[in-house]
Amino acid sequence: MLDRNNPKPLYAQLEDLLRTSIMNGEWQVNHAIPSENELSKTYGLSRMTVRAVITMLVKEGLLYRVQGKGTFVSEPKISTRSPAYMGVREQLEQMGYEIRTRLVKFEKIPANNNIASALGITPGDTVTYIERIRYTGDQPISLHRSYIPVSLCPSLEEADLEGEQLCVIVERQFGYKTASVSESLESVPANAEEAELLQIDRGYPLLMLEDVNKSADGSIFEYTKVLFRGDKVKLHFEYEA
Amino acid sequence: MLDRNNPKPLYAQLEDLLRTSIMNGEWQVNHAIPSENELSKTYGLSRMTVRAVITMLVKEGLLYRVQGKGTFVSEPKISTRSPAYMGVREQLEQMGYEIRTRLVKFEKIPANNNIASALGITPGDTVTYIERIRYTGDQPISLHRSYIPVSLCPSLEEADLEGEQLCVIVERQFGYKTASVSESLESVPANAEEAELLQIDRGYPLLMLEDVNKSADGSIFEYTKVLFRGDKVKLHFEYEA
DNA sequence: TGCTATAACTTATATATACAGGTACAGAAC
DNA sequence: GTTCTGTACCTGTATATATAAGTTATAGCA
Repeated sequence: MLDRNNPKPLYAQLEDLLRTSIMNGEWQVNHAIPSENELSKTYGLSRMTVRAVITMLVKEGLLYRVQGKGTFVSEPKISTRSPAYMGVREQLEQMGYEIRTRLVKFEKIPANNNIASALGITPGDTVTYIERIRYTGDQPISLHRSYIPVSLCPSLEEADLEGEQLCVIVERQFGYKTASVSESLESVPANAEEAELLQIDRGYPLLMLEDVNKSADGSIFEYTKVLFRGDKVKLHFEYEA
Repeated sequence: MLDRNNPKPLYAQLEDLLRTSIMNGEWQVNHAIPSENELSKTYGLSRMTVRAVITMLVKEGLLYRVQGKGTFVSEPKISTRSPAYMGVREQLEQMGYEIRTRLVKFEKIPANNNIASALGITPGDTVTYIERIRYTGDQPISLHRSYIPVSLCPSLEEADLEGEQLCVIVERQFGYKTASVSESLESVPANAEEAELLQIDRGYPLLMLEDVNKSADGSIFEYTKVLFRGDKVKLHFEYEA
């Protein structure tokens, strides 16, 4: 259940519990979940804490409240993968059937004009360049090229870049959390280097996704170009008009 | 200030006050707003109530918190073109610098498996097939292939398909208005026919956008495949995390 | 000068409590 | 039978309080 010695705050632990209960279908759609008082008794928390957790899940759209009646499980969203809530990159990472990452390059380089303009820095400023390839099985599906300003993340560690998401590492080490994303998509032919890395022919269609991540204070802390093999990847969007 | 006799709850009143303070620029971007304790003193509310209000504004992205330092005003949001509010097609049509449309085909055909499954009808059912090419100047940029079930739009007129948007015509004639959209994007090589129509080489990268439009009552009234020339088109998204 | 300890602030987490307002239902009153 | 009323339970609003943890400036010591 809940572990008060766990450094993870109780509300976050409860959030996970409720979230999995919803996801696993333990609580039926449009049926009431246990009341705030019941939950607070069950888990030994105050009602306020329970309520705070439920409020978060309500904001996310997983639950809805009806005064005097209770709290209910929402209809499953059409779009869990709505781009309004998740970057295209996260979307793809969730699709993942046993996705494996290989780190190809990790180095500090001076930013060229293109990179500098994307990151809002001066050309020549040092950035950390990270190149990775994603595989499903032994087939490469995408090539990731990330640029992170050294001025914002000076001592970025190479460790775990194959096992952890870059944004997770950046948030943990430097506190930068994505508040807004600017993405662009286009179709480009593979050049020689890309073709070799992705094991396809030169000129083959790639889906290029550019991703600029901003934190709440407006700092641009990551610029990533992802090249997807056109034959392997299809992006999907769902939204209301 | 706050009116305790107002039926509007105090937290909602405070929310409005803070929101206008942010919007009017009374608090500068990336500067700290008064601390939770200050606000609670100023407005005669408990810190918890103030905190609840700030939490909402943080969730909305208007403010961000830094533990130990304070609560700050976020950079103003950029996203007008959030895909949550506008389909990719509309987005591209807005980009338009003197876009011209040429109608290539307009005919009734039986739906194949692919089309039928996208439209939720039976293979063999008749659909209206519309093929158009978009140009900027005399350069083709995209090839549009639309399928509309005859069962929903029996007497669709050919008129004005070069001058008006298809969805506008469908809404006027049959009352179907897009309530939700399902879109997918991938990168594909041009086949011989597409290459000729778009005046490019065979195998050249195209950005394929598939668009399924649903009305509020759940009717799928349009399925469109758009092929964009990879060298001419770049899609852009902006959104909050 | 340079370092550390500390005080004073901030947000983060968690509890206990109170009452208001809406819903549902059983049972009394009509 | 129908309507009213009370009760029990739900979420909604609001307060007071306590402790933890992160940040910053400063006073004071080496």
